[in-house]
Amino acid sequence: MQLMTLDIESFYSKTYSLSKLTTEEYINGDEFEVIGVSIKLGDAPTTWHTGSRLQITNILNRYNWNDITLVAHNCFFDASILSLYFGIFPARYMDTLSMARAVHGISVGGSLAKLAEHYELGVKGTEVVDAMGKYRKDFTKEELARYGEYCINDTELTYKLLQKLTPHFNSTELSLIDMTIRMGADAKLEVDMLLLQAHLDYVLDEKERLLSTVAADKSELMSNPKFAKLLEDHGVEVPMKVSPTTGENTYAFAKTDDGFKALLEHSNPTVQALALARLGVKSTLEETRTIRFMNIANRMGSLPIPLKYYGAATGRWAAGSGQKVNFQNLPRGSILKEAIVAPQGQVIVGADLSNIELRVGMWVAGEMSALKLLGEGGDLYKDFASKVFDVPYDEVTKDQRFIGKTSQLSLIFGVGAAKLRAAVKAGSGKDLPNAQEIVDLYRSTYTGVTGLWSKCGDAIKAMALNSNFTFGNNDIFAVEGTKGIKFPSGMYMQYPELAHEVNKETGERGYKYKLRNGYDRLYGGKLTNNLVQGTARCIMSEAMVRVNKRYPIVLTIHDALYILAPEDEAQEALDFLIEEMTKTPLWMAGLPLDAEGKYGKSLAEC
DNA sequence: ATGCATCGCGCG
DNA sequence: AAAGCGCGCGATGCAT
Repeated sequence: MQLMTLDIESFYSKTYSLSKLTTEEYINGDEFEVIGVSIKLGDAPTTWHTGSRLQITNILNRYNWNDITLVAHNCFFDASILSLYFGIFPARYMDTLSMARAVHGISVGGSLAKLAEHYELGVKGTEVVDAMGKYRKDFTKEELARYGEYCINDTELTYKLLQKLTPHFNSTELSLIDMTIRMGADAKLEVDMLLLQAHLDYVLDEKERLLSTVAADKSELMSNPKFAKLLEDHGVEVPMKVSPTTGENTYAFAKTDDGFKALLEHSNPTVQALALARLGVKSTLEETRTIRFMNIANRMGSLPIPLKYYGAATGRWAAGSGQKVNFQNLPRGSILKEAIVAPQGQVIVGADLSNIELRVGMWVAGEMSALKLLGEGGDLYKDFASKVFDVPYDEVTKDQRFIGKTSQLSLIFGVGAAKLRAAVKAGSGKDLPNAQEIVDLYRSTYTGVTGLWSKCGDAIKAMALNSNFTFGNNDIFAVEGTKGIKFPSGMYMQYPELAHEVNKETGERGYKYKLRNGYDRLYGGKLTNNLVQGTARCIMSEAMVRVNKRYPIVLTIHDALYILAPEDEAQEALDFLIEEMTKTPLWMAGLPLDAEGKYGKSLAEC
């Protein structure tokens, strides 16, 4: 396989740029033009190529792309141009932006300029500033040559950056980057346009209908102050709450706020109608997402899935930022999921890892009896419910099991009584006055979990003091001072600027670390959550690499994986998917895994 | 006009 | 403080 580092320069203007448009909109748009491309094969000198679309196509077609690993900075962009504009699909993708994000988190910045500075690779040029609003024909010969020098320099910097970053990655992680870029740049899924059109009509009609039931216009329902005024006019006391962010008094208008829910059951039917209309009119997800899907499919016929490798600090994937469509939060039961379909002759096969965070958490905490029960196919939700309600395991009712489930999924991360009570109320409508007793019972039952919190507290201290320390079942986590905590993947959970702090006003002590915007606190329960999430991600990602050898992965949603398979091979593919997803990693011996899956024509069917 | 903070909400 | 956590997008309201 040949390594090709590449950088493509394309037309942009103040309004036509990647900061205004999604990558797909930009490349498929009417103003798109490739001005030139620089190419570096292996460690040979970089060459610059400019010319018409046909001329550049001819140059690119000289290469045997089946034998090329493509490297670029923000490879999603260059790879998308190659696929959408030139119909070229390299054998493998590498991306220095993805790599840098995983290695440096938020602390260096993702731009080539920042990274080049950090690694002292050289200076990124500024010629591109003069290219604003200029098509190829608008450049003089000298300007084009200078642009070429700039482009060559970027490619050289990218190649040097690759050398710096590669040592941080094992082959699994490199494969994950390849898969992630492929999901975005090599679109395989399609949409059911008729279904989307019908859905859009329905959503718009429904909004009209809701508006017609009230004597108010859209803006009065959408705006908080205007909606408050509307309520006052009807003699309703406006529900208020204290903002957890600012500590200020604010409107309790969220659909889960008790004050708002009371409006839906208000004695005055007009008030009920206003609250209901606000809910319906405020929700824009279905409408905007349907329109976007239709526009994308109209432009390109298929549906790319842009995701961000190592988007979360825990290593989980995130939605491709700036791509405007988040495929990781499509509403359950939405037509949107029905409208995402496999191409002719194929099916989507999907599976998800059953209560993976609970299993991983219990394993890390060394809760052997819980693991034993899980391994025998037992139900930990029922098990805890039987302790809470002091009833035999087999006599646990559905309602009791729900409380057991809510407890198991949250208390492991340090959730307190108030939030447990709220979660049970939200999920079942039932009040849980004895929530504190349940929390206490949990903490005295699972002493491995409370022990893990304590160890996590030690780990935080070790990071802040820049010392080394291993902990967790089988010493799975290695604290390496300020570098962070090493996952089994070899990647790190990082807490930039982690420091102990005493609040001058309240006297509270604790640790805090830097986020993208502002700071957050770090404590045992929270670190437990981060590590469990990151470890679950490691398990899933090892499965992804194995699965991808046989079937293309089209989407991952944390604990769920979706692949494409030939129609007549659907069941075989599902069996294979589940078999691979439930293989216990070598580094987590004794962890019982389980997965459930389905296949069908659309995402909704699996 | 444009950017930023906040809130709300969708998923896991 | 034995404190659930991780994301991104859209809309609003306010500041520039």
